[in-house]
Amino acid sequence: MKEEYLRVFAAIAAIPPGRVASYGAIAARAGLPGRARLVGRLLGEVPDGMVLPWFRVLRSSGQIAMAPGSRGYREQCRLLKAEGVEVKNGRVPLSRFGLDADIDHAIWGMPES
DNA sequence: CGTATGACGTGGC
DNA sequence: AGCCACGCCATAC
Repeated sequence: MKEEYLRVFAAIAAIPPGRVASYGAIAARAGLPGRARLVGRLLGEVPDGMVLPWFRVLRSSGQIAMAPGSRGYREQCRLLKAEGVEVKNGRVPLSRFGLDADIDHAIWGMPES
């Protein structure tokens, strides 16, 4: 497993309950700006035994990335709602639940030292 | 070695 | 809101 991938998993694991983050934000936090696609790909092949709050990762628009109606989609909605995140038509209002730059700083720590 | 395909993002219209 | 073009890059064929 490449060290870069572990940083992606770590960034995902750091999303606090009741909040969500975009693929792009996760990639950036892992030191891989512009590589949101990699994050999406990795979520499709999480190592066995590794538990991650994958459901807290959304598109930059707040939309759930999985195909509407699919199993994962419904599961994601359920898990998010279960921890108090508002999901309407597969979309979450990032203005209230998303980690923006400032909050990232507070929760994830100093950007680059 | 090209081409296509994504749990993506941004900017333009 | 939508659509499109690009940029991105690991994998699969």
